[in-house]
Amino acid sequence: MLSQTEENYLKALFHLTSEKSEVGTNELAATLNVKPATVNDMLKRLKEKKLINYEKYGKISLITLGRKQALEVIRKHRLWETFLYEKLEFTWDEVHEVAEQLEHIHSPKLIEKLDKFLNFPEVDPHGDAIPNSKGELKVQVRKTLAQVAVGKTCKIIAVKDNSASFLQYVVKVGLGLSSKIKVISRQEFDEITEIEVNGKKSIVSKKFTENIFIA
Amino acid sequence: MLSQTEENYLKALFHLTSEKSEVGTNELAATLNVKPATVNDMLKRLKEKKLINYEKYGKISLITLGRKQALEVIRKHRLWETFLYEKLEFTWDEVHEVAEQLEHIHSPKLIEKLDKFLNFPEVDPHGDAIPNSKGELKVQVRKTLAQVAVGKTCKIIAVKDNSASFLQYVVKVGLGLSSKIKVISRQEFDEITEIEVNGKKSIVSKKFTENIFIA
DNA sequence: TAATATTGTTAGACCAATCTAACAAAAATA
DNA sequence: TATTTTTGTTAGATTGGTCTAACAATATTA
Repeated sequence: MLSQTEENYLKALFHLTSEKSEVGTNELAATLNVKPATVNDMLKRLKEKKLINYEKYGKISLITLGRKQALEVIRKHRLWETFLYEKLEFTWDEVHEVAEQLEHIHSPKLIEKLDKFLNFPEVDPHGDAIPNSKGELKVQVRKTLAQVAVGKTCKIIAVKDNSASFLQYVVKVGLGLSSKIKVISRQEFDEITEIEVNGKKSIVSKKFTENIFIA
Repeated sequence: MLSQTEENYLKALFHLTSEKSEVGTNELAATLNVKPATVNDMLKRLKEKKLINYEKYGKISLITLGRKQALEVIRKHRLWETFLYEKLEFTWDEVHEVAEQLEHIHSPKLIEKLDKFLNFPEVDPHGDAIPNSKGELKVQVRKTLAQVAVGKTCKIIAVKDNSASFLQYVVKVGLGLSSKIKVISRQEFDEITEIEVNGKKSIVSKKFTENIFIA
């Protein structure tokens, strides 16, 4: 059985490789709040356990078993987030931290029962797809708010960044899951967009709009 | 913050001292599935952290902070058991093992929300009292099936032993929480009791009857 | 291409939690 | 009381996960 630490490395690898396809020791170290040397040691252990491919100075990639384990952890994380949000009335920005702990509970039965209790949800409270029990994950091709033309209205379905600070800002602007957003104007030079949510206007950065997924 | 291991030592100490008031290194080691030497090391650490009183070759006892921490873990354990039993349809004998993991999740908010979600239960699925958020535990003076006179009928309210093997046997005999039991006869010499549950007769040992709490 | 900067690796150390093997104290018993 | 058994302690080793400091490989740029 994998340790919590090992599970966290696999999860981070899964997320980083699925958006960039080239992950380095430094980057991994930064996301795990650990030093590159520590990552290096762990990569050797994960290779030893046949969870990843890795050669000195070469590129890092998950292999079958590692990928499966990563998806299992992500499944658990997202199901717990859904539970916290829907049943225990946690807010959008609070669920992540607790789910980081709950995702490491080992009990296949627990997770299947939880899935059923939640009525087999397809997405978590941030709009991210929940892998099924076979470790299959629906590929989501999603547009961001940055791609919406001026004057158009759209609906928020997910956020890219799950950090509490970002989510709290999102809430402050008046947004929640399924909120409607109208793009009022956009200043290309300043990379700034004016939006309207429930009659409330706000000015947001390019970074912000790139972190909002819309339908 | 305490480690899971430290929490487990405190919990075991709480349980052992509350039924015997004299706990030794060996006994503690046996319940924690660890060697006496390991316990000895840990006792020093717990003393260092001001969680227990302990002198070389002397007796071991929890002090204020340690007791509080132990009760917090027990509270979490029993709330999670209640959740698993009532919401996720786990059986009596399955809840313990998973709760052993869940009890170590750190999040005061989570546990208060869970308590509310479960409608502030007073006892867990084994009939044990759940400590409140201030760490207060109702003292339960409970009679066992061994003390019930021949011919009398009583109601099961809890079990002393929470091991899966015992609970599975309990279920096999036809018992569940709140089941009614009639004591048909008792052989003092053989220390055997004949009981009847829902019309089904069974012969059980003294050990068995001493592990069944009744109203 | 040589110098510099970035990125990755290794060696050696530390801490928590465990072990085994040897030893010491206390309790039970002959 | 002397011997034996039980119980508890210590010393030294191991493992996983981390660190710092030094070094090596690769990439960038003057």
